[in-house]
Amino acid sequence: MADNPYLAHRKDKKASSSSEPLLGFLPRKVKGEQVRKALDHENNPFTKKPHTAQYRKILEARKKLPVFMQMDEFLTMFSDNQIIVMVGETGSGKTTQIPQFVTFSDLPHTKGKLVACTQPRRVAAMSVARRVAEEMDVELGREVGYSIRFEDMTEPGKTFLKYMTDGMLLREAMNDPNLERYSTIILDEAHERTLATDVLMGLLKDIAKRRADLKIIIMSATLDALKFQKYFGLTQDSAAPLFKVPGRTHPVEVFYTQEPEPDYVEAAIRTVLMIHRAEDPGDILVFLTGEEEIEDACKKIKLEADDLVNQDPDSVGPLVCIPLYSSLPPQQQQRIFDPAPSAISPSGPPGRKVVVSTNIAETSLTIDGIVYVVDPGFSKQKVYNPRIRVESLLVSPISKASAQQRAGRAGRTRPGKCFRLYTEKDFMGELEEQTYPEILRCNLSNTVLELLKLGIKDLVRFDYVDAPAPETLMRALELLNYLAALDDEGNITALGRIMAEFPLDPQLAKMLIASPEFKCSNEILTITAMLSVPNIWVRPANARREADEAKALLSVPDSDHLTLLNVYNQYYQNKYDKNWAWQNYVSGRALAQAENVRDQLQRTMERFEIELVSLSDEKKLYQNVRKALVIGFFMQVAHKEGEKGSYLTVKDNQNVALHPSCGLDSQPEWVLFNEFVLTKRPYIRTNTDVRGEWLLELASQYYDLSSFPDGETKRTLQRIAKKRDGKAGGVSNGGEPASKKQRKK
DNA sequence: GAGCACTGC
Repeated sequence: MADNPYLAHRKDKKASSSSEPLLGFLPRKVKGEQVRKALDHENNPFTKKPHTAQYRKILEARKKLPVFMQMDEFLTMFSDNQIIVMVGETGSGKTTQIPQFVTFSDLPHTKGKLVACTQPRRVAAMSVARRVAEEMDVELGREVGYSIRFEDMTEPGKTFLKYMTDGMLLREAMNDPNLERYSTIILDEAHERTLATDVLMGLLKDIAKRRADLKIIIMSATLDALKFQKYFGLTQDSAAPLFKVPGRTHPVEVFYTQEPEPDYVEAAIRTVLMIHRAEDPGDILVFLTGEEEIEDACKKIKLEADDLVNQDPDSVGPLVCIPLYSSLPPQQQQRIFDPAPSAISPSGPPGRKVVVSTNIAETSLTIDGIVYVVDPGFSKQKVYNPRIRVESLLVSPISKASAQQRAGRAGRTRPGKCFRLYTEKDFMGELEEQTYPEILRCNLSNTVLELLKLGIKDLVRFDYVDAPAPETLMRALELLNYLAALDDEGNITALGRIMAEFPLDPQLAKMLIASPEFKCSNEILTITAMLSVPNIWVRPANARREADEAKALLSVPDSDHLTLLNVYNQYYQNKYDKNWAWQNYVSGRALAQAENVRDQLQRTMERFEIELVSLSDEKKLYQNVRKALVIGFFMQVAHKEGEKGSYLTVKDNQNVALHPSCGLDSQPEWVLFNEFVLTKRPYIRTNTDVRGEWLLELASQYYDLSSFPDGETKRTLQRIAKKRDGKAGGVSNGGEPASKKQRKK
């Protein structure tokens, strides 16, 4: 080694210059001047290697970021406080720079700790980590890494700056309730108020009291900072300090309509065509609420734009209209990055690109070159009704914050315009300031189990940023108690602790853990994975009949759940072939995801020594799968009332119908469902024929008939119970009566 | 005879 002239040279250099770049750095007492000197140093302070030319080039650009100018102010605040709230608008560079500043001050590598920065989305965690590794002149996955589900790009003992999804940090907290590995935790995009961010905020506030050495930074883009400041204040009257950085975007001029628009889709189409005729070149982004609306609008825009071009080719250029929503295959999503069409003739008017998108373009996807935004002011939002335990999507007015975010999409490359299809008066007076946080809008059974596993005992009095409705918490506790994840005092049970380790809804976790008792854990594992990914059925508008025929061939007559198992098994037998998927009108992407989820769940099962077994008798196996479903989903059963395909959910007495996508070839008396969806009517989706006696036998606590409301369901169950009790030796699980087997179509 | 805002583990 000593013969290496390069090393010798470096050694000499080191001796002659200021030697160690971090010399004199006192953890958490570091000054801006010191950091700037270290950044300009010849050697990388963390790898000791000389900085590359690329590093210097990037550094020069970083120095121009707004946040860079305020490094001294930030470092002083970081030294003096345990918790900081930071507001940085788009383009401030907060996500890439602040974690680096923190690293230089905190020096986590000297104490075997890490700095974490959370993101609500996986792509963001990955791409920001990659960028920061470049900026710090290190290899991604070494000093700087990321951690997301299915991919841990970090090196234990080496990585000291880690970007991760908020959900991933929450998972870690379940087995390390003080998050001891971290010296500083940065929650980015806190204004988005994802479920995981909200839970983490509550958790971190609590941990901060126990761990004086832990520093916390809450980063947010909008002006709801005061709420966070107050929440994280040390006492009732004090607030956490605010660090504020201006953004760097172009101005966006906002226009409102004079009168409210009765039909926002029609108004949006009209506005797009108006822009196309009258405004300077530049692409348009239109926000609508869902797939159908978007596809429909795209067709109409295309038709009308073609008309305009035909009428007046000298003044109207060509226009392409591109739909954008999450269920679109990635290849088609990529089309939004295609350049606008060129002019028809060299001297003709230039072309224009229009992207018609859901909210996905508000946060998740950024399209450069957008100059005009058309904002009708609506989006689909999840709402939860705890009374009937149903989550549904409702087209609702957006918040002011959301409208601001949408407008900002027009100013990324140059000054832009935003056309709001509502009045200024409505904007000022009718729109909420912020979008309702997710924790107030959804079923919390998963979250409640997580909180209990995290050691929070009193869920009602837990210090939430926004407390969920007590009824929502009660519903969650009730479900968890029926599933035996909680005892009657509300304490988490041993079973509940294992359930919480699975990245699944409690019903699925319970079913999976219990499945070895029914000797079908291989099958339940597959079904659980299939239920954890988006819809696997592909039904192109131009091949509906073919798709339905293909689905019929894959269907198992008495269970949609078994159909999912069948699809996965055939996919497996065809060696995970995407072509097989394509030919059978199932989504190869969803199947590949299911495969991934299945592997992850299997590893968790192995960790808890949950056996993977299958009965060899196929008929018995399938029956046992249907019984195992009852172990998790006994609260999601409907009973047929009358002959018209009308069902009533047990106990809740909601009128429901089998969803049209249901593959059952009859209308069984008892149906277990995976999902209750409220669209044009209440439907139950992904259904399995089950038997009344199984309910009484396998879920006797819930099917305690004294707790049942009067009605046909109760009377039927009473008859079954009577028959059962009349028999010597109790329940028979033997063959079904022949009459029930008769199918009608 | 209909859907699928968007994320995340």
